[in-house]
Amino acid sequence: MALTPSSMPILGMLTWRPMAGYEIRQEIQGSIGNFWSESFGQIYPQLRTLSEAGLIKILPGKQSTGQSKKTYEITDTGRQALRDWIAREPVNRPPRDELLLKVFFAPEGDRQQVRDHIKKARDEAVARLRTFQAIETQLQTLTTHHDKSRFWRMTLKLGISDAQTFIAWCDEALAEFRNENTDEETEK
Amino acid sequence: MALTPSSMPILGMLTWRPMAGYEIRQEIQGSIGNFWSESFGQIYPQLRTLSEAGLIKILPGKQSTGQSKKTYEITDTGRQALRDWIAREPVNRPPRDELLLKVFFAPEGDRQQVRDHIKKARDEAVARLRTFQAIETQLQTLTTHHDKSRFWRMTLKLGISDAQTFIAWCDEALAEFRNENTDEETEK
DNA sequence: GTGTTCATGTAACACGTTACATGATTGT
DNA sequence: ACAATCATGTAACGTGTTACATGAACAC
Repeated sequence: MALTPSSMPILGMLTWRPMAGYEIRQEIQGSIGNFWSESFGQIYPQLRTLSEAGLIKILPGKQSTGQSKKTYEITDTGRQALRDWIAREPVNRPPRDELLLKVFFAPEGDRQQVRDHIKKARDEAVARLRTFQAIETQLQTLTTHHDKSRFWRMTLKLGISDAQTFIAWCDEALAEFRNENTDEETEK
Repeated sequence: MALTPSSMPILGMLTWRPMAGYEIRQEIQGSIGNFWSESFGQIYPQLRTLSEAGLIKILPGKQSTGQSKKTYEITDTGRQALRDWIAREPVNRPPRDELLLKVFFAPEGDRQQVRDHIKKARDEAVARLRTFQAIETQLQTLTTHHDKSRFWRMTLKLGISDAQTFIAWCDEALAEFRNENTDEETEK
């Protein structure tokens, strides 16, 4: 298998400290879960690939027999591969937002249900916002302000702003929906 | 082939008027291109599938011989399928933002290059914003305020807010990067 | 000893993009 | 006549998710 974008957060996490696949995933969820996700079906095959490519290696320990916990360590080659990837222009695949698509085509469906979709999305955004703010507070209370937390805070800030923007939009949109039959500038 | 999420914008566009595949794609780009995209490799096979499933049908015209332009029309079954889909909860696949990932792991790479990535993304957002605002103006000048333009405007508004939020974040982030060596609260 | 969480891995599938091949239509 | 754009389609590939199977370690 080849190196996919999925390998980058793996390499990145391993610059923090040696970790096992399971651990890597937890760290991903807890820090960049905001804007990135990895499934096990992606992580484990990639760990093998990265290993074979010499970008990471298994930390020698007691095990190695069959499938017990394996701890991986990043190699110098791996660090360089990560640096190279960071230098390359980010490619982002085209967006696909089902909620907005449903809003857009709301006239063809049940408006009440579209409204409910927005309400639910709003609730989720509120929950997300709270989580982000909690993490932000935690990061701020760290006495040592090293790079890691600095850039982490930057990505968090966008998450927070996005959530706030979205919540505000939901409120506006919900108000529009309420005006449904009030607003009588009828069509054509 | 089965019905994929890709079929929904196709059905949606066909509620506007009968169209050919090529046309559908243009309309998608020009209206929901903001938050959705379709490639031809997706559209043409789906048109066949939708046709076979009876959700759309070819408008009888001169052609039908081989591959010349085919115009499709949505059927009642198709409208119902669209309604049903709108009613279902939107599922959004996990986000993946390479720019943020690069920002997050900036300490492991070349900061200057990450800065450049942000600058470029900012420029693109500014361009996007202008496009959205132009479309918004156009929509507002329409004398008839029917549902279509109303919901369209709603989705546009989120695009605009998102772009503005993102641009503001870029500015903040770029300022942070400038403080790189000015800010002397050193690490650990 | 039983349930939960930790831990690894595979196989089947879904979905979407890219690149390619082909030809019709229209403008100059 | 030539180029550009309109127009349709297929095949190969990349990438990711889900579901499944399996077992170790730990808490109670």
